[in-house]
Amino acid sequence: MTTTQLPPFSSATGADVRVRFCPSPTGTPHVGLIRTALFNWAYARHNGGKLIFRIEDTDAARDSEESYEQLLDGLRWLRIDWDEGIDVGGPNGPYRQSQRSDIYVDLIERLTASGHLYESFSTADEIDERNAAAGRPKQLGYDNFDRDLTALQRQAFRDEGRLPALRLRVPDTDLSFDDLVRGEITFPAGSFVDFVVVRPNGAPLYTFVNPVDDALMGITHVLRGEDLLSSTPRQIALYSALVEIGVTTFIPRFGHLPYVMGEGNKKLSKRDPEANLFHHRESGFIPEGLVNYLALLGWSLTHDRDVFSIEEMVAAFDVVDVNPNPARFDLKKAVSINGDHIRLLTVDDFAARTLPYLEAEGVLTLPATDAQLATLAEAAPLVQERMALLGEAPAMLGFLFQTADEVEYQADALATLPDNTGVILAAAVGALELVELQEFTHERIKDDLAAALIEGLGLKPRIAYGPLRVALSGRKVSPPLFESMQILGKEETIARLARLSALHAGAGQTAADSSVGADAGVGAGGSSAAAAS
RNA sequence: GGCCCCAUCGUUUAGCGGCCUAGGACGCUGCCCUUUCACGGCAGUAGCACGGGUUCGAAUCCCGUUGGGGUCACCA
Repeated sequence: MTTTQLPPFSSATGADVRVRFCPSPTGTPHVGLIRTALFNWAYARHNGGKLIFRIEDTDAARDSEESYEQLLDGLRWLRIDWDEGIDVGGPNGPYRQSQRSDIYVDLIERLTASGHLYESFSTADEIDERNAAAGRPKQLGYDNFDRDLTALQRQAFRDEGRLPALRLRVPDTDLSFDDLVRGEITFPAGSFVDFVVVRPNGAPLYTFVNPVDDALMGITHVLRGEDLLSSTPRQIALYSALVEIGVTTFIPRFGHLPYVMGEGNKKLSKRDPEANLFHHRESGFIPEGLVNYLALLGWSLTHDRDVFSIEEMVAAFDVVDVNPNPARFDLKKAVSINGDHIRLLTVDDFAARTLPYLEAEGVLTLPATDAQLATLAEAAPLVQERMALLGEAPAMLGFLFQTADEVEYQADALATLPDNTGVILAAAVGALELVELQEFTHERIKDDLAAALIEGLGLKPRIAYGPLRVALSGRKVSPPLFESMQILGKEETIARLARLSALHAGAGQTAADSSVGADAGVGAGGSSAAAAS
């Protein structure tokens, strides 16, 4: 089989590299789409080249302004910036295809005049019928029927009131290209047919505007999803036509990035919450963590480390190193990576980043008061290393911003209380009441509580401190106990111990046997709390 | 169905002919640390889909098989 003489592919390297990100604004940003943006961005930055951001809004029925805004929001959140395009402008604007109609009309005329585009009157039904009649498999699609229609025949169709679509005449030869991530790929002649580029109403399709804009904008490297792989020969054919009429001088290099998969063996669906970029932001991913994980979907920095900064990625990224096989989005691993990045934050930065999450859950007032901010600053170091998602902050820190009577006891926490909870709480209160206000520090609290509970009552730390934790936070798990007490202060700490003590006493009398009741009684007697029920 | 892509532990990834009795990470299991939970540390679990070649030597190269995926729109 012959191979047509193709125009040259781009030879750009370094600062000449021009890549683009060109989503259509439909729905919420998908993590796979963002991964594509990230790889394009990293490739541009690594080479010192340019990233062009263009919006492909040629489908009025599906495109939305809201989705457009979300795209910008998402990219900015992840700190993916661009050099030309939306908002920043550039020499090849406008960068929304819905505003480029004049450009397309002109090119359609020129390509038609040069014979690359021709009028096609065939309807889908007619194509099927002809295929059936010819014993040609219907899946083969269009049969290039209208290629050589005479002027007379075309006029006859027009006289019937029919309007033609415009198709591109593709070469009847094999078409090959060297994919940046997959290597040499050849499509045999006949596996791609003359395709529609302009609707009968004159509106150009994606098949036309995408390569045309890439050509006009000087794109040298097209890095996109694997789903576009099989349309590449058609696009190369269009490029050839554009070169012939002088619109550009080269064909870009192509690199087809692997899919991002969901559960099972299917592409991560747009409906799946894991696909939604903002779902992850809401749950508490930080940009550093999510970018790191997204980069791992098909690429790796080195053999022994997978936590890295975005700067490290840029320094090392090359699209030829991208793994061609599909990657599954593994939320657990993503969360783990995010936790590593959270730990890498300075304490102040960490505290500041939890703020929106605490405000959103009503843990803090909006805006937060100075006192709340001070408490947060004190507590941040205690929880930073035990959080993987910022969204865990409200549950983890909430009790520090409540008063004793607002603490809600979790059922599973209550269930852990031992029979002698009353004794423990009473002893704790007894010990803490003796501590001077200005000496109410976690070291002192630890020493005194250990003396009273571990040595005094002969309890194991696990048994002794469990009830205190529940009293303070209402939970089984909390930030370090003594430090939490220090933050809450003496009065508040004792009030909480007393409240649980009273509650436990009440519960013991109504529902438990006499031994529990006795223990609880001691606890109640050791405190001065009144409000229990 | 035609065409195209893909194939290393459960997942992700290192490996681009000898460094591999295959390395890291997540997950899982056990132990240590410890005021809970985490974090951290240590140990363990588990993989080159199959069959032919090429080669002194193959996870790495070639062919085939099988399995998965994509694409065949007047959507993008």
